[in-house]
Amino acid sequence: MSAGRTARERVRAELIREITEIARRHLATEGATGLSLRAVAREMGMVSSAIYRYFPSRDDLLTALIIDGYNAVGEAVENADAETRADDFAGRWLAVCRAVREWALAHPHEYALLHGSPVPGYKAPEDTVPAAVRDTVVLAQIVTQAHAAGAIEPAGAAPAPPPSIAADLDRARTAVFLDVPDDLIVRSLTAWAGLYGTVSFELFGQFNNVLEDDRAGYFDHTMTLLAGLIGLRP
Amino acid sequence: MSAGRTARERVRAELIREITEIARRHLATEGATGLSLRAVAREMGMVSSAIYRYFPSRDDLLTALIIDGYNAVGEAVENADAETRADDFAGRWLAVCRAVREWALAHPHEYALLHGSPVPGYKAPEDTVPAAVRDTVVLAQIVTQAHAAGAIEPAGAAPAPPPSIAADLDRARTAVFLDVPDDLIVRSLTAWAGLYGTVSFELFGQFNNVLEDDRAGYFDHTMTLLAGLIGLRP
DNA sequence: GCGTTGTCAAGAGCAGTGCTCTCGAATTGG
DNA sequence: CCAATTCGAGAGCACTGCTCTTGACAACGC
Repeated sequence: MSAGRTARERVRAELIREITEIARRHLATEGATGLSLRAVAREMGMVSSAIYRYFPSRDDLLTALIIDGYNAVGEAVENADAETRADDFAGRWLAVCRAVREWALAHPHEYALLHGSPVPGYKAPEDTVPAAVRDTVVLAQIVTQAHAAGAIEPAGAAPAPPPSIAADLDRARTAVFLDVPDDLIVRSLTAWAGLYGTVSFELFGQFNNVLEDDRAGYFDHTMTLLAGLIGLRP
Repeated sequence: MSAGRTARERVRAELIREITEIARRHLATEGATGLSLRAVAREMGMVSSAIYRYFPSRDDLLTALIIDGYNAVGEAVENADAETRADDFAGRWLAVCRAVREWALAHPHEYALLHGSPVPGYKAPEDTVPAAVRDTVVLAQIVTQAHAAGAIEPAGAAPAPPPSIAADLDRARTAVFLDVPDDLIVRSLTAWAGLYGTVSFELFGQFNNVLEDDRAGYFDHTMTLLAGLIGLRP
């Protein structure tokens, strides 16, 4: 982004940045419902109504934070993927899974904002989409490259996906899963849902009183199982 | 529960019932954050402070609704399981999965309350646990009986669970997974997380712009894949 | 250089929330 | 019948998101 031309524009951009920064800190400590415009304004030495010059409503502030969150986890995932040997596809999958889990544990409230209950009358605007799919794009790259390299175990006796979702899968294929067969796309999405289901279970307390000793070890092991579901050779 | 002896106790129980009923209706239409004690009181022709005679705080009302929700989905799952031939283990698994998804689609806000973001300063009291595990118990029964009947596909080349979680798995085994080997317990939990991950993805909008045509068909197919992960023969 | 125009912070105010406290009335158990 | 308990009502506190008006300031065109 180019530096704002006029002084007004520059100070405006700086204030927006400062607001989101304070709001993100409040979000991290109080959670989404505890985020209050008045509290943010108070911390900035502003009066509450002034905030509305920069964010027309509380939901707009939340949208900004959601986009930030998607970008943060997307970046973590991209870095984890880039730091693994490109031809170690199973290793890249595990690294990506760990990155998601670690980011979620470090930012539980932001994770809840992204993958928990939707905010009440809130509908995600279209401009969250590019940020929201960064992590999925990385998964698709791993699978696509593994498939191209012939590193995917052939599917077992699993039935073929029903023809009723062929159009959906075509769309996914042209978007990110280039040349990947239907069956492999579905297996990847299933493993993907398994990853987020596992992280959500751990974060939202479903594993309490069940898994207590070594959740990281359990997580690694189940993600390896899901790698097997995709067909990634270890 | 025995009928209250005195008239006071009877009317009190009835009022508690009525409050939770109205609150559940508000929850279904407005969502958790839109549930207001004052609105419930207003609809009952009461003054807001009177509600506090029956629920000491808003969180206590939510707790009651959470328990109700867990019982509702637990009952749906138990019924779906009971209506399938007992020796059709893969069929029972699929029926259970469908029951969870259909209940979630029919009661999205209540599902979000159970499996979405935890309510802000809210910590689930211990007395939610028995209701919360009803569905898991059904899964464990299916797997346990399938294992006892020799209807479980032997594990492939998957690695064994790490010894660091052996104690956790022992606890799960004595609780619900009687005589089930470690490996199978972990595969079941992974499939379980995959089920809820898939339902949450669909409900919370992660599948928007991706899966549009036949989500039920996609769901059935991925649940069949997860049945294969557990090792349930079709 | 000087108005005009648009932007801004501030304040007051509205409608709503969870929750507490007090007070008088009703119901209960002895 | 009377004391103890329980209850609904009302007022009130501190807080929220949001709107509207007012007066000051900066940017731009002439």
